[in-house]
Amino acid sequence: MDTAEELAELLRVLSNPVRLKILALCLEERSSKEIREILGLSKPLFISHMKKLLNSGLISCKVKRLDGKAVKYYKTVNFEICCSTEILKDILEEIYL
Amino acid sequence: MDTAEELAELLRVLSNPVRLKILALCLEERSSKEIREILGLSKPLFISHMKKLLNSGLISCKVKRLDGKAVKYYKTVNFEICCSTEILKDILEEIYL
DNA sequence: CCTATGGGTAAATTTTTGTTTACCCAAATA
DNA sequence: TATTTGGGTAAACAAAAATTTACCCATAGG
Repeated sequence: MDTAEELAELLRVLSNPVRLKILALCLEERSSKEIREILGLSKPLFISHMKKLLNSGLISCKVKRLDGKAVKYYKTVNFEICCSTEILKDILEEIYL
Repeated sequence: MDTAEELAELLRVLSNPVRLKILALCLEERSSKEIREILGLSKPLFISHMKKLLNSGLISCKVKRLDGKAVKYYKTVNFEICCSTEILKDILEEIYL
């Protein structure tokens, strides 16, 4: 059961082109470096977007050791988030609770 | 066919609790006054949110004359906007175009 | 030791949203 | 005429997001 606030927050995470592209790239597991290079993102910017995706559970992270270095790999979780007139009915009830 | 930018823009319109509530209230046709009173919105704020909803085509507007005054009525359009791993495949192609 | 790479953070800045305040116009009505 | 009601705008302000700059730590390799 979604409140308007919860649904809005999830949609907000998805409502950014950079994050959508990160999610698309991570349909297959990818390293930070790959993602950053393909999308041309600075390190702090990449991390900031990634935090939002991780917090919302849309992406998962795995650490692998390569040459003694801890390298992070990301993979988009299987999801389907819909906003429809059907779902608005729940929000309507919430207004009158 | 959605680009990341187009999809993000539509999701951005939906990613606000006030706008979700307006959409929910307008599952049945309602006047500006009703909406504003129920949600406690100032006139300019209401108009600003409504512009975004109208521009994105999520809501429709009809003008009725009452006592010589032009009163606006809104109704949420039937819609279903999904963001899923399936849709991300289109965005992935876009990245490599 | 120095430099490169991988993973960070904190703070400042810019840009975008959301919201309020102060106005305007037209029509009805007391 | 004055006031109310419906619809509206422009500009200021506040708050949140996106982005950059400047740093930090650890490890590997020249």
